[in-house]
Amino acid sequence: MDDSPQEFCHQQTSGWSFAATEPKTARDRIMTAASHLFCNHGFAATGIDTILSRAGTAKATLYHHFKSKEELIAAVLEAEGTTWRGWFFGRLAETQGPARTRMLAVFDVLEEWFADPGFYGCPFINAVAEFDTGNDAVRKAAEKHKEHILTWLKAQAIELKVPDVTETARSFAVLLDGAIVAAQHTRDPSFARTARNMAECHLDAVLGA
Amino acid sequence: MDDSPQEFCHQQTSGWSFAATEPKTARDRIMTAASHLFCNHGFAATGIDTILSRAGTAKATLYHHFKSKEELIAAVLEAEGTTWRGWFFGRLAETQGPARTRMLAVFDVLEEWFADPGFYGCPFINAVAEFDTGNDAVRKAAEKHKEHILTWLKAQAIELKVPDVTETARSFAVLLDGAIVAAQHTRDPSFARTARNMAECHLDAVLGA
DNA sequence: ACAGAACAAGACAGACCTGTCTTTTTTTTT
DNA sequence: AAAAAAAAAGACAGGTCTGTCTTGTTCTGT
Repeated sequence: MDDSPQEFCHQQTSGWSFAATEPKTARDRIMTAASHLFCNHGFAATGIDTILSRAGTAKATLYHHFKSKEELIAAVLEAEGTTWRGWFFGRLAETQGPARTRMLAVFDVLEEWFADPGFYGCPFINAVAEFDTGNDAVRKAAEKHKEHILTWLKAQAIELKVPDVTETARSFAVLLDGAIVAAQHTRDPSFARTARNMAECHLDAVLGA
Repeated sequence: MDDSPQEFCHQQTSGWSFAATEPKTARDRIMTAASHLFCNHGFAATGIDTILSRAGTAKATLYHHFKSKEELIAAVLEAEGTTWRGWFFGRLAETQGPARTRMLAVFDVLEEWFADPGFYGCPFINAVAEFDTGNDAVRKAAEKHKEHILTWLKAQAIELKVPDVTETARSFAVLLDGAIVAAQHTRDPSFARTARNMAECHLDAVLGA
């Protein structure tokens, strides 16, 4: 993995990563640097000094904008989630066709994400996995992120007139998480297609194809 | 979560956790203490001194048995994997009935695991999530663990005479990972049943029910 | 009983960590 | 242009981390 800042290394991602965002202010530089390092090396493993060095900012600047490392982590997670969902739902909005097509397109977009050389898994899954079992702050942030996704899925499921909207959304969520983890572990993007096949299978079953 | 050693707190798990194993030697005490702390608080977040304090051993003893923290982590992961698979496959072996029943029982056993108050997710998923993107040692350990599971799944799939054994095993693996992550995030064990329904759906589809 | 291994207890070194503070320079706002 | 905010640079404190080493005790196998 490349650790040079994107000013010098134009590794263009498709836009799912906040870390690849163009930073304007010093605060932005801190956020994108922290995002890159947290997501690639882990939260605990990344020290403040490493972030500062990458961002090219002074320590006082960081502690002027964030009162602690914990607050920086929370801000980075929030930004990563927002950027990712913007990209993800944007791609899905481009998809033409009925609700069923749009729902299944989820896994095509997923595969595109997996195939990116900079893919490091889902920051929320990684954060929940790393932090304490009792760390509710991080778990709640992850829950909020997934709630956004579930809301989208439910909207499509309603349009599709599936009998149990919640269960269909939950099923898709399991496939999402499973594909992400499998792809992260094996670096094989085709798990998205495996998940897609099961999603199709599920829709056929509940809609009585 | 309870941090008192199991000598004083008889929180009986079903046997999936190596950390709940009865330690005989000082080495055992170090391993079970480390396992509990690593899995509940994270690998980087757990210091050597914390492990020693919980194990009630001296520092020299730890470094006599393990040449570094990294080696201890590797040993703990290996032990966790072995114990978990022993429990998991043991439960499945108790299942009576045809291969299809046995395959679907995977998700019943999973739900039992999720429902345990001490459930902390899959140590391998958590380790891969926490460590560096480029940490191949941990990723390979996780791969080995999953290979064992895939082998079992493939054996059942062969007995079931599914058309594509590998794809069915991969599908189950995605459902496994997805259910684990969903249950870990929400603390809702019923995601095992959501996964089970999709597994049934997949088998029906490939076997032409 | 005796020799050697295993273990307890803890001091210690050197590195790294988070967070504070000071001083100087740059940028922005009024 | 003057005042105020933001940022750079880095010293510093206090804590924690891993890993080494010493000394003495307990256990174990022969």
